[in-house]
Amino acid sequence: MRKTQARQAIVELLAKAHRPVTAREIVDGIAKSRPDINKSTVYRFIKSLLDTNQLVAIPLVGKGALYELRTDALHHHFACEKCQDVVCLDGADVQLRRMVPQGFSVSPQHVVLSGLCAKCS
Amino acid sequence: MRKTQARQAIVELLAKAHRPVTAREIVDGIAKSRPDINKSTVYRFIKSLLDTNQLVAIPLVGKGALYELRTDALHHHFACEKCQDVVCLDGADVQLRRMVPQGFSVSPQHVVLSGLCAKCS
DNA sequence: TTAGCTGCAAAAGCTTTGCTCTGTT
DNA sequence: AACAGAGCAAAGCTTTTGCAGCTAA
Repeated sequence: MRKTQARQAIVELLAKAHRPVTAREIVDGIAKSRPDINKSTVYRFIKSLLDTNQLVAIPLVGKGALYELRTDALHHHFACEKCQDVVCLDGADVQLRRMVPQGFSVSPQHVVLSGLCAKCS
Repeated sequence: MRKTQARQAIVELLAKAHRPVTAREIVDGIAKSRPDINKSTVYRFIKSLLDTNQLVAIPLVGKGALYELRTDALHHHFACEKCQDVVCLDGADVQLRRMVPQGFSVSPQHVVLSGLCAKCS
């Protein structure tokens, strides 16, 4: 995989976001900061990152998926329905695994809960 | 909300599915059994059911969301990746709500975990 | 009767793809 | 020099919308 200007810009945007972002946010963000980079290139690279497991896709209702660079620890997210903010749920994976009966094993997967955050409640 | 032929057909399809289905499956299913019902009507009714909380949306990666009619009790599911069996996770909702920080409220939503069941582990 | 629904067709997203040219290695 | 990658434009899909005509209540 070659290290091109476009790819560096996209990875940088993902890293600087510090939160999961939509495909649209990536495309728009790049379009704004680097108008010379085509959206096809962005979409192609997102797909490429997903195929190589460097990007994690977090399914959301209504607005496609959120993406974030893969980190070591599996963590889950909470999306506020009012302010649209997305926060990480620390320790949630342990609790998630407690939800299944004895003997069951849970595959690594991202779960996104939604509702109202403390500020919006 | 009026009880029309189109709406009855759509609700019937959802009820008979006995599993969460994609928007596409609904649209295609209706198109096949009731070619006289327009897809706009289907989409509009899906949105209407969602707005009135009669339909539960289950976000999925890659292929949009899955929908199922809301039942009395909010329950979650576990899908075995090997034997394809789907079981209800009793009490899972309580644990799900423990996953969020103080002050956060979780909206009623359907979570599907996957992995291996006790038999297949 | 009449407001809510529906069909139709067109528009509006968002994402993908074919092709050619460019920039990395 | 090779060839993966990028740009551009057009196509492809799913979903939404405007509007005129229906139909359930």
